[in-house]
Amino acid sequence: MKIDPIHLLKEHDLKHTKQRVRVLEEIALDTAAISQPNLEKKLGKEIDRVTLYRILNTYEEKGILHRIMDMHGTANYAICSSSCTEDHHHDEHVHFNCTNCFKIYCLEVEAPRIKMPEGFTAKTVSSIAYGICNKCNAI
Amino acid sequence: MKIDPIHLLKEHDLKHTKQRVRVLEEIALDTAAISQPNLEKKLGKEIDRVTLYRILNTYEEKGILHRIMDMHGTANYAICSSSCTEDHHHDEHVHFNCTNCFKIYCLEVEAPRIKMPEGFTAKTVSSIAYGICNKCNAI
DNA sequence: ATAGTATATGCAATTAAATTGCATATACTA
DNA sequence: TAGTATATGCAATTTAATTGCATATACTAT
Repeated sequence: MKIDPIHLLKEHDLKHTKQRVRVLEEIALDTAAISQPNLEKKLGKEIDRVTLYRILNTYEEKGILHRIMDMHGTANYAICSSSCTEDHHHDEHVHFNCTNCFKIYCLEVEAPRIKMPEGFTAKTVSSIAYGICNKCNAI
Repeated sequence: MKIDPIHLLKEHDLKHTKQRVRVLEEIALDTAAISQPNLEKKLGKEIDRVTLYRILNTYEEKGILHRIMDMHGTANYAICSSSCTEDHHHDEHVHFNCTNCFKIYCLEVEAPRIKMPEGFTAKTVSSIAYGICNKCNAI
């Protein structure tokens, strides 16, 4: 994922601080989503725990990151496709959670249309597939 | 959901205790899944917090309950369809999380088949639809 | 029915995660 | 470059989850 942190921040009316840039850089390193605990482990020395929470929250609100909850209820973060806005996250693709390496991938597969029962109206659908990712399958 | 706690416990080689029965009864009260915090609120006086954790865990392991993580990473529990076993949970239906009343329903809709990218092999798919449930729509 | 055994429960203590308030530091505006 | 708004880090607090252990309870075999 090629991103320009500084530009991205400006675009969303966020002040440019070294912590915010750092978080974006770290998340952009991998195409897979990164978990909150993992981020904390990597950045814990550089960025205060509380600050990290706050940065992740504002990013999520602003539509810069989207959050994927894994099967353990842990938050994972990935950079939103450019079309995300504060109002609507375009994260309706399928996510893939590898049960071997535990990484979460954003697949380029649209979330499936699901027929709702009478009376239920769905606004968004989040699908997570669990299995073995391409890297782990290759081993 | 009509269940027979005592029979269910015996079936899974679990000792019959009043706490375990109580938990099953409480969960069976509603067709919707119930959240861990909610269960705790309802049973907190009767059952120790720690015991509740343990009971829910063993039920999940044994395939008596299945756990649905909502968008906040909170665990929600619903009674498994009878065909669940320790090895395999048949919870591959779609779940519906009402954004108004926050209840989670197990829909009688099978999880959609999703075409995986090259190299990825999916074992299970979990889909959660967010929107307004039938009861809230009726108001 | 009962004694013996295995395991479930409740309590206390611990560990881990998340939140809040506030003083200071830093980025942006004029 | 000074003034202002807000982000950061630290301390303290709140909330959630886990562990160890003594006691209580359910099941087994007699």
